[in-house]
Amino acid sequence: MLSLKKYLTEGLLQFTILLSLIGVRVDVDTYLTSQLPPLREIILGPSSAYTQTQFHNLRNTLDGYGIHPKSIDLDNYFTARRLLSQVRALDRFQVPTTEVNAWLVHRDPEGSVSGSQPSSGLALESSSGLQDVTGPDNGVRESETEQGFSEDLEDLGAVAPPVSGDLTKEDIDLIDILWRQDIDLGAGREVFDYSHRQKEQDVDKELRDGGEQEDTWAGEGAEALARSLLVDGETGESFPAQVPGGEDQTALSLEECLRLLEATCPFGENAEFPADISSITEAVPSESEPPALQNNLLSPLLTGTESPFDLEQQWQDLMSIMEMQAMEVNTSASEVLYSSPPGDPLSTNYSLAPNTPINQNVSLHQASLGGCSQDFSLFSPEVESLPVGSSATLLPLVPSSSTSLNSTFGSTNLAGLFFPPQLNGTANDTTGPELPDPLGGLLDEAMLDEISLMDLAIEEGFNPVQASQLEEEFDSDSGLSLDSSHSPSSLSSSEGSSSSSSSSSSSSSSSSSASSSASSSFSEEGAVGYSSDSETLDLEEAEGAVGYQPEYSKFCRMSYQDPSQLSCLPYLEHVGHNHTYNMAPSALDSADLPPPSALKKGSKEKQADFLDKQMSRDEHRARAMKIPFTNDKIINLPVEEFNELLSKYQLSEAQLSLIRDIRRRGKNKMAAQNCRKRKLDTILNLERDVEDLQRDKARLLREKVEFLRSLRQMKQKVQSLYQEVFGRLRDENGRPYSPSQYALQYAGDGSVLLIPRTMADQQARRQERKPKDRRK
DNA sequence: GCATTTTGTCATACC
DNA sequence: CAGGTATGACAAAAT
Repeated sequence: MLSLKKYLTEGLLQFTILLSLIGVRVDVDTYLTSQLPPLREIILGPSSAYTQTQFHNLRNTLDGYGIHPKSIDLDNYFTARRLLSQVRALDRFQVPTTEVNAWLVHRDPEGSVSGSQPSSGLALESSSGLQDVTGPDNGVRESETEQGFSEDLEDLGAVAPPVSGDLTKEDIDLIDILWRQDIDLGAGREVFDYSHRQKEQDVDKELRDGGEQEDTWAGEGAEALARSLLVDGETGESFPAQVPGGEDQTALSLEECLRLLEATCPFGENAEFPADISSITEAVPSESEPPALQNNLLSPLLTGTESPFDLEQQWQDLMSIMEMQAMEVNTSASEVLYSSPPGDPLSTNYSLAPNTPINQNVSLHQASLGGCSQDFSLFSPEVESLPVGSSATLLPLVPSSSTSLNSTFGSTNLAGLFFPPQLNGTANDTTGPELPDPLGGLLDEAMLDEISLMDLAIEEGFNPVQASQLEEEFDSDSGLSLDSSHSPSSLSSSEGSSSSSSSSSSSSSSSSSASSSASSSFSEEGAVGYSSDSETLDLEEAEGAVGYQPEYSKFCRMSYQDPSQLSCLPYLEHVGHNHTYNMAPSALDSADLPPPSALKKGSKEKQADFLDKQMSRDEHRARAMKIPFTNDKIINLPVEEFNELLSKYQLSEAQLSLIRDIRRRGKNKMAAQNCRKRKLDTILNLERDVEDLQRDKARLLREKVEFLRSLRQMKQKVQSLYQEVFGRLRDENGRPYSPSQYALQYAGDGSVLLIPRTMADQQARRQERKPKDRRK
């Protein structure tokens, strides 16, 4: 069993990741909804239902990105979500080839497999230099992600090798099913968690019988997956298809799988999705890009991160990365971004991102650098200085003080006239080494922002579309597990009914044995209108309803002193199936309880033991004080009924006091639980808000870059027009005006005047002062 | 046995 | 005012 689990988590899921990497849609959600109870039990082990730990783990990992409201392992959770979202991003074909390549590149130096697997055809010819860049000082979260993936890839390598298929079809199917089940159980997440998996491995190692051959298993599983998922590639769905063929397909090599996948999967723009570096290089020139430039672009990417990146290249990288992002969001947006005509002086001058294919290139580049954040952290100084270079190229005439003919005349003035004066002012006044050009400054800022944006984007596996989808899923999730919606108002309202929404939704979604049996007695109990939580407590209530017996109190006292003794009471076994207060049962209920069979399997003593331990202190106290009704009633009954109940019995002062304490504590307990859930919910909502804001920021930045680009184009055009007009002007003697002495100026009414340069300078200075003051 | 997380409880404020 | 909820703080229990 355990070894099976190991194989599932290690091999199959990793292969799934691999498939995702190459674009096969692996819809985990499909598997999430389909539950295969026995297998779950196999994987989790029969005792999983009895320990809170696993229960929490289950909840946390159930769907790969779910989270138990009470388990605020946010870091893990976010990491897992990030990873999963990235994987999901892959399955939607929106994955930039970069990432795929990046991971594969990372893979190589780790020693092993993918690099040494020619058949996989996935290993890029990553140089060791590339690997170095993947170094330690990543951004915090990026490094997490990267490492997570690289680690996964490390294991992925173990899956990659083409397998010598010995397994029967049944085996494969079983593995397939188990694998799905594993995903159901959240292994998808755990697999990503390297340490976790490592731990698991350690445990499993002890129990493994050792006879099995892991690689074969994993490989077979991978194959099975590949085959089943091939079908998915056609349909776009990822449910594991029944393997139509027989052993022939079992022998399907990974390479063949990949080829098939390439053939079957609609890659859209990336139809020529490169399975290896050669295909990349082949694919790239096929686009509109001139081969020479391609080579230029590619060579540094492929050969590694040789330090001397020239500014151009960085600029290209940056732009293409941004384009990549834009493509992720909206292909049309990217088109707009790079809609500049081929002959556009801008793009030629600055080697701005060429029209299309650079995406792949830069993707590759990015990949080889092992993450954007690193790229930029590494080269940030250059990036900062980049605008200088670009602006210098952009406006070679910037130093206005010099009237040298070298600088194209008038451009400065024109810029000053054409652009807001403060911009020109910065250009003129701070002509120093820093930011001679206003646009440069803007661009600089933009790029720095963009850099951080890149970090964010990468760190979040950012893709607005995916993010929104993820958001939806997330919403539904939180709706399930957390009994509150986003808005505080609805939140409070839902909780007003004593956590009814949470428990009801959860119990309805995952009806467990407990709740089913509970509901019947619940109806008998007639605890009308009191929260659905109480239905899980019914057994205790039933017990209470039966009446209170002296002998019982004895036992209870015993059990209170020594809980273990309770276990030997046969009729108590089923009693107090859930002695905890409201929330706990609901949580248990909603959690992935193993199928009823598992519960039955569990030894009854164990169960009683467990249940006894589950008894709260107040319950023990209540029994000790011979309180004739259940804590459940004490706590959950409405005041009137509660008082009625109290009046029915002759209770001592101590008993009454205890009852009131129990009620108070019970209420407070629920309140605390609600409070915590709410807190967690708030955090999650905030996180979502942050994501939204990050998306907005990214979008705005892209727009900004876009605007700047068009601005630059216009500037360029105006400049050329200016030159043309100015060059044609002749004075009374038929001689051209000296650009050092005259300048063209636009008047407010649209007319153009030729004025002496001194005047123009003065005007420009005058105009630039105002906005500067306004700035301050 | 320790560190961390979860859960229960209390005190208090507020409704 | 009583009853209930919300929440910070603390400690016990669980992991």
